[in-house]
Amino acid sequence: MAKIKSKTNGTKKEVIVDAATRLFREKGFKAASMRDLAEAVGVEAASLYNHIQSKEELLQEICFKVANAFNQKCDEIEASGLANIRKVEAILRFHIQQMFNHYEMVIVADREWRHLSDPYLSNYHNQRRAYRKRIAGIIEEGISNKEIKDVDAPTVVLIMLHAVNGIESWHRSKEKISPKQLEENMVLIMIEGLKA
Amino acid sequence: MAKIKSKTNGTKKEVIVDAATRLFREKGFKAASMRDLAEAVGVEAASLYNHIQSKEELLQEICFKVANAFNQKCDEIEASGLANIRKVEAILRFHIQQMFNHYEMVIVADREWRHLSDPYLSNYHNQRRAYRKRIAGIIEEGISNKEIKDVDAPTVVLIMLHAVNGIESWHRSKEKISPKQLEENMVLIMIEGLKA
DNA sequence: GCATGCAACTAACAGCTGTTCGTTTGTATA
DNA sequence: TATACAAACGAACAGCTGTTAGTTGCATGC
Repeated sequence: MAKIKSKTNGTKKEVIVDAATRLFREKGFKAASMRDLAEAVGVEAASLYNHIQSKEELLQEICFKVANAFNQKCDEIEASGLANIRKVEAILRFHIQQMFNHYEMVIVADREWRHLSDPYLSNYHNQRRAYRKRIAGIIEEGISNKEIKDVDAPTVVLIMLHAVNGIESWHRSKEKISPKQLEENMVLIMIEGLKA
Repeated sequence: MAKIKSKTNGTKKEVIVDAATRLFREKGFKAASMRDLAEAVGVEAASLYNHIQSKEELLQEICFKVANAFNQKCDEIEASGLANIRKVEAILRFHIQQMFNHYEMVIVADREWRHLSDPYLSNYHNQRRAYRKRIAGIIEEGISNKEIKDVDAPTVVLIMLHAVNGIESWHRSKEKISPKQLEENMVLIMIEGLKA
């Protein structure tokens, strides 16, 4: 009987979610089977259900962990006294860092959330929309302050949020520049182009 | 016996590929079943196999159609006498336009190509890498010409190619600015930020 | 009117899917 | 040593998967 190795600071469920994250990123949610996951964890498929309720619960766990992290950081940045352009920069930097440190989670949430079912699906979808509107709001304020060039704010949001997904390719590339260099390059390209 | 409606200028296979494109974009390749596809086409699942060889062939068709379009346009732009920064702009504009006119195809290729199997998988993967290197090459030439700011060229490529994926959200959003406006905004933000 | 062939059908396949069941095992506590 | 409980197991489920086989219907060319 192979036991699930639960690291010193993690329940067995967390071990499963971690493995699922890796697997979903690699194969996609639909293509990754519970038997694949069980093998990755070192256990029979049926045994997983002592720790989780369903396959979808794993996806929920991943998606909302990511969503919460971004929402929380956004609260923090919005409450800061920074200039709007600096707020946008801070959000961009956080996205970049999340893509460095937890990219599998972030990618899975971004790519697979459509496989959630209601009410989680609409919940996630709404949060996503709201998050984008928040950022667009900050940008619009920056535009009326003349900090930011007169551009369409929702377009900027689209560009920024999707651009950071490119970091996935960086993870798999061979000639990697350093994370710090990549961050500075991205900020340079995307934020400098915004300044009024 | 419901017959597949083949439009005046299209084989029945093309009708199937079109429907598959829509379905794969909506549900993902794995989650979209051949019975779903058959229903969309108005026929029984088995009947599809009079026109196609396999489910994967449909994905191949989509992926390589997209890849060819981009490679071809890239040839054309590279052969033009434009300044490097203008070449980059032209490529960006083409990507934007493709995302307007054929976004389902482009999105499916970008998102589902991993479900190809060899040799198509490695073929596609190689083409993808080569394409990015070509663009990075143009940018690097622009940098040594002092047309373009001194930035990491592969990073610019990542940003550009992923940023345009944001247009998918535009397609589904309600308050749409016009395609031309969106294109000009994107070019403004991403190309202006590059100029030396 | 008859043959040809395309393209549709129904039925079935073997294999995989997520999940449940009842049972057994191992470990910690008393 | 006995008890209790968490967590593993193998077997099985009903349903879906892509795909094949064999058959039937319809339009076309002779």
